[in-house]
Amino acid sequence: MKDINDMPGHLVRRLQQIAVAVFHAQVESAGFDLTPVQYAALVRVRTHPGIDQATLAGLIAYDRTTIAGVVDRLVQKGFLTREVSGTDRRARVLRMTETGEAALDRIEPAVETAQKLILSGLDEAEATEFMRLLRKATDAANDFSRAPLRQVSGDPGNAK
Amino acid sequence: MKDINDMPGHLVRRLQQIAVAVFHAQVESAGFDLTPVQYAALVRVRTHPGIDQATLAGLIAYDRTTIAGVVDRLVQKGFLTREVSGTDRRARVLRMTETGEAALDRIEPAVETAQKLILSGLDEAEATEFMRLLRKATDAANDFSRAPLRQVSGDPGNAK
DNA sequence: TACTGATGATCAGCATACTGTCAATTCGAG
DNA sequence: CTCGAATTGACAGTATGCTGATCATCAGTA
Repeated sequence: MKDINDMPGHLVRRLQQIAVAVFHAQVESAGFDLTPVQYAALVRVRTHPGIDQATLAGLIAYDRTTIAGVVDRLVQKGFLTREVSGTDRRARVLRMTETGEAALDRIEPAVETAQKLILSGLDEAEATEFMRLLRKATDAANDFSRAPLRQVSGDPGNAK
Repeated sequence: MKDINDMPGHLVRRLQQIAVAVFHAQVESAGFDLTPVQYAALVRVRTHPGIDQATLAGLIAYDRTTIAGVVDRLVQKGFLTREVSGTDRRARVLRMTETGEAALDRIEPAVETAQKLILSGLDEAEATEFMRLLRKATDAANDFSRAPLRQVSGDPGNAK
């Protein structure tokens, strides 16, 4: 390993940096100002209405602390509501607003475009293989980070 | 694309998150407190003594603004020196200190280990292919980010 | 030489992400 | 049922990374 350009860590960071830039550009041209994390959180709250912050963090593999700030900003934008759970007063229950639903519908095409652009250097077969390897690598190393992916029991998660 | 887990952007972020965590753990167990960016900067300053901050930023594909803070912390740790260039008074010239050299030598094995751990879910052939695709994708999308990789003229860069 | 555009560095500001710590609350073992 | 462990959310602190702006300096040209 003579060079940092031969290191997976460095290249992965590079691609992630590119992915964020592309995401921003696409979403902005759709008329919205939403970060990748905010988008992931929105999508998950829509599929899991009434989810609490800690469970949401596990589903998208983010740290609890980070999610608090993300949710703050989504509430501020009027895309989410957050209220104390009736069954567990520690937990804050998250739900999408009408505004959030509408925004997500309009943002989704931009996000699709962004995903294609990120791998625009690869042909279709390469992209498929790349995704398979990405999934395999992240699955195997899931517990190396403080914020591992945690499936909810009964949740299909990554299954097709 | 039914799910965020099928999106390259999401998976790349995940792997990057894992890579940073693994890097931290390994470097810490070697007795140092250095981030991936700081490491990349150190390596590049060693191979390019007397480099200025903007060129350094281009070589490791970071934003100029980000590098300023990184260099600040490396100077504070005593790993780098920063002084005004004699030929261009706008530029700050960077050089490694003895301390920095010594630290880098001791950190390198930990970084090697980290790189292996990041792809520990893949066998050797898969890892090689994954790296090839990573490089291809990042090369193609290089200019999508504000901080593209910029080779110095006459610099071998990524060549073997 | 004076002007213009490009470049290097810095600053303010925003949004991740992490560690570590804490308080409030819930839950399970005895 | 009670007490200790676990969980949820929050806060402080640090380090990336980005955008947009400003300032000093340099280089090429009229």
